[in-house]
Amino acid sequence: MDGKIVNLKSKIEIYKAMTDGANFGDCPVRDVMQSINGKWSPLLVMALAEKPYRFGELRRLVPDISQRMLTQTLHELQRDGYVHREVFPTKPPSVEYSLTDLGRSMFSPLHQLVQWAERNHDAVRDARAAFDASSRA
Amino acid sequence: MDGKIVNLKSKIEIYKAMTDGANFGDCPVRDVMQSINGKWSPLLVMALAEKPYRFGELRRLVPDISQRMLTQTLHELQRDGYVHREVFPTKPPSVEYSLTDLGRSMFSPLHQLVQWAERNHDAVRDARAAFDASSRA
DNA sequence: AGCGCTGGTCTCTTTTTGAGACTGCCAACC
DNA sequence: GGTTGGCAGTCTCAAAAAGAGACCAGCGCT
Repeated sequence: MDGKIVNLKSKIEIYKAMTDGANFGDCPVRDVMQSINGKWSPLLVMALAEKPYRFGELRRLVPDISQRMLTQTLHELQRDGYVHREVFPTKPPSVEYSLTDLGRSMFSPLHQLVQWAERNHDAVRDARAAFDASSRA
Repeated sequence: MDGKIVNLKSKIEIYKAMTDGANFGDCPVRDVMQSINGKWSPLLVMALAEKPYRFGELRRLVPDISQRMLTQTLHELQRDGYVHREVFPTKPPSVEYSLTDLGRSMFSPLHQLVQWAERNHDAVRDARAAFDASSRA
């Protein structure tokens, strides 16, 4: 069941660059990962992958995000090129957020991770319960 | 170039569960994602996917993590069942951290995301530069 | 006239993170 | 035999990030 992780050496080199911060001065992978890895970023990307949403729709869709963090996360996603922001000059102006091509291309790997999480959340919950039980003992 | 994301409705349902916090009371995917999504968690999982490491080795491998966060993140990863912690009662006791089967099974999707980040960091950097330039204007 | 909706910003408080000193034990060095 | 250093952490305090919720202007509805 182990030994399945072979041929990683080369791939690990990627993360070595993450690791060794002072390397080239830009640490690309870690930089990009940070922007994906926010608390709300993956959730918003997943939501926008379905279809474009407006600000208030997202707010209602994700009830436990604060407006502050919604604004800020969308702004970061826009800055990094994942999300397109378009203002419609309707009577009360509305703003629509949608994924760019870059954002859509990120969706597949992100989606795989989400699927993994969905398949394995029982295992994680069990591990957590077992750990807590044994540390209380 | 768009319209490539089809048939997501069902998959999005997964994240809907994330979204609608008060649904079943447990929001499984979001819960698991949070534990994967920490600032240091993916980095440590990637490192440990290569081979087991000891505390101090990880510390040197990731120079810009504080001991505090290294301890804490490893503890969380252990609690959630991704990482196994083994103490060797040598003269100065040493502690080895390694991935569990669960941790190894998470490696593949995580790795794909890291690969995506590696392939697209130029695009992200460019988008960021363009955005910053246009917002300064 | 008052309410609610639009997409935000501003301020205040709480939580999380980071930096770094400190622990106890033992081994090697001078 | 006193100092130094590595081991795996913990503890404290300061800085950064996140959450809660008030507030803004403008328009429509009643």
